[in-house]
Amino acid sequence: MKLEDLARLAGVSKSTASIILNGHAERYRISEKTCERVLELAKKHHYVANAQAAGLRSSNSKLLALILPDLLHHGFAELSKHLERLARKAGYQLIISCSDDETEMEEKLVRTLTGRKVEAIISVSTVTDYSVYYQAEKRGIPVILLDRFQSGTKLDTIISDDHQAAKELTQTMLTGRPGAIAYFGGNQALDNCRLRFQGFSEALEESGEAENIATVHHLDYSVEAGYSMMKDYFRQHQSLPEKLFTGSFTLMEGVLQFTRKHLDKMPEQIDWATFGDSYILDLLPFTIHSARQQYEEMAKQAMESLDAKFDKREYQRQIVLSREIICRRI
Amino acid sequence: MKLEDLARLAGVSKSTASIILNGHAERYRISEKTCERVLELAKKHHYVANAQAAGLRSSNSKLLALILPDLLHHGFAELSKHLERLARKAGYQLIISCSDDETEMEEKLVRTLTGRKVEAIISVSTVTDYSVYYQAEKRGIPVILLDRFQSGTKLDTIISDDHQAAKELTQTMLTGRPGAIAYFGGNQALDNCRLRFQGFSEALEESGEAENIATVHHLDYSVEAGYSMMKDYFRQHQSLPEKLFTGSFTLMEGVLQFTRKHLDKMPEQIDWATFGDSYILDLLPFTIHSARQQYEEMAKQAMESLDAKFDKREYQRQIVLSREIICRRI
DNA sequence: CATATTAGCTGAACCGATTTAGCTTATGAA
DNA sequence: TTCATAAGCTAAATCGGTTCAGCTAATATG
Repeated sequence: MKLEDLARLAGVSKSTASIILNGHAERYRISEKTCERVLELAKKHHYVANAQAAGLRSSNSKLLALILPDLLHHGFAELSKHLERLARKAGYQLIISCSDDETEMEEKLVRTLTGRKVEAIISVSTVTDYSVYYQAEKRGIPVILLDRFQSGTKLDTIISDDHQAAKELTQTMLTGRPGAIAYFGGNQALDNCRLRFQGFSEALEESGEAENIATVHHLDYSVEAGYSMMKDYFRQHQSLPEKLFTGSFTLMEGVLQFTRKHLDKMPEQIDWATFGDSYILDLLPFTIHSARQQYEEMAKQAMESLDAKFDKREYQRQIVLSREIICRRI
Repeated sequence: MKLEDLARLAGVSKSTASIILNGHAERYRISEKTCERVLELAKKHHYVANAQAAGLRSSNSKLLALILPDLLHHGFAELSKHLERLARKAGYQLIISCSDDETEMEEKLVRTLTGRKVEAIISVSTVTDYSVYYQAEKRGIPVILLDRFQSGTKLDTIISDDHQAAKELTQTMLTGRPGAIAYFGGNQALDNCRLRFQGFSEALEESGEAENIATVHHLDYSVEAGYSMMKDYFRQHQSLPEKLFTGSFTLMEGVLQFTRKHLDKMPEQIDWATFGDSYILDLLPFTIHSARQQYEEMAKQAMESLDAKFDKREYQRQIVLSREIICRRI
């Protein structure tokens, strides 16, 4: 059923019907009677406006786009959930697309989404060259980068404070009794890896426990790296460290794989701190503290940035959120 | 940049430009030269067609919709990931919306999505009355229900075989050495809960170990229920069962919360079987078998059902997938 | 009674593409 | 030379709404 059919049934013009259905009746002085008649018929026939036609004419789409490297990552799923909810409450739908961490795919997605006239693109981006995003902004589509970005970008960004979080996380880990400390981190060429290590080091120096460092190991943020770093440590020391800092959730998984395979049980007195979080850490039978991104807050800020952009209130928002430190000492 | 501008620049008509950009040049005998000129200019100016306009005219949208109760659920996130990828490879984008398990929200979503002219709705549905989905189908939008549905529906469905999976999962659990068996399940008024228990019972009877059942407890599939059922068991027996069957992942979580709080360590010789799966189970320091839905296969079948519907090849597809049983004996 | 104002509604343009019948011009055949 | 055919392209209708200037009839005002 099209607007025209509905209008005919109600004995009014397309214009009148449209005006009523969009709630502009007052402004156009449409009489109560006519309104009721139209609305009732619309309900009766389950009339729903064609969003393509409406959007084309009034140049909106009520669509937002979210680009993620991978929807399966627990954190990104959480982010999606919150963004979707906020979008929905605000009358938008969310197109979620994955780049699979591939630059070309991401660029293709941005172009396609631009053509779809999404009203904003929110992206956990993998690219190093933002020109495709600048293109989008030039065409009037606001862009917000979450979680990561190349320094110097002119786009809106929202990230979490790695340095501060690493420091606090380390401090939490140190509140237990002293002992050998191991640090397993990622590629030091990357900003976030470096920041995490800096935070860790700072906390150690300030606490005066720097001499307890047994190992500092930088590899990369893969499960395999975690496994191999723990293997090395074990070969060297014939035991686990009393305190362990893993720079990512994946590293933690690697370490767990190793201990599951080679250890009878995890020592309960271990103080383990890791970046990345999951409710599952609450269930592990030993102490593991974590630093989690505040994805809900991130989603909220993203929507606020959008509001600001829609109203052209602010030129650029660069937001740094804190991470939540979760202390799980048993 | 609109098609018209591009056409003007290239010195051709809108029609010609459109024909070329859509790859119909051959059919319309547009010369090589003209094609090249148009395509080059399009690339140079990063021309992207307005999908609303194109879709309106040619009545397509290249949009698929996915409705989920909750995006955070690990299984649904996995399903989304696979569906998104398949959709993307087939030239579609995916609108993901959550119903938050609320009937009204789900119905509202279906209506909105209908108006958006999505080309299909794939739904993990919470409603008991499918009329809003039937409405959608009447308007030419195919619907596929995943994971759950009320019996008697005329919609396409894809689910997993709970009965068979429970049976196999129980058999896996029984391969260890005999001992006290506990079953923690959900509300027996629900089909899936009943089916799981039936499968469990059948396996026990066939194996002749039915007399080892220490407890059968039906409550509901909540974390709290898991906690409380294990608490009861522990109070009664002062120990854990040798074999434990939990009917859902959430129940498993509840049990883990209890053991983490009240037990020194999880006995390694426990044979635990649970519905629901996560990579995290690979990391737990004891044996926990699981039955996981084949979400990737589910996504694949869903897309195939869509193909069939688009071609009007089949009237109705009702698919039952097996669950994958993962044996994790340490 | 004439004119101004208001209430209530509508016609027609428009959004930006796709689609198809058909118009030129060039080429070939008779 | 003349007509048929083919090559290459375009004009105009169309999709289904929104938007706004403006029309008509009714009421108010002087």
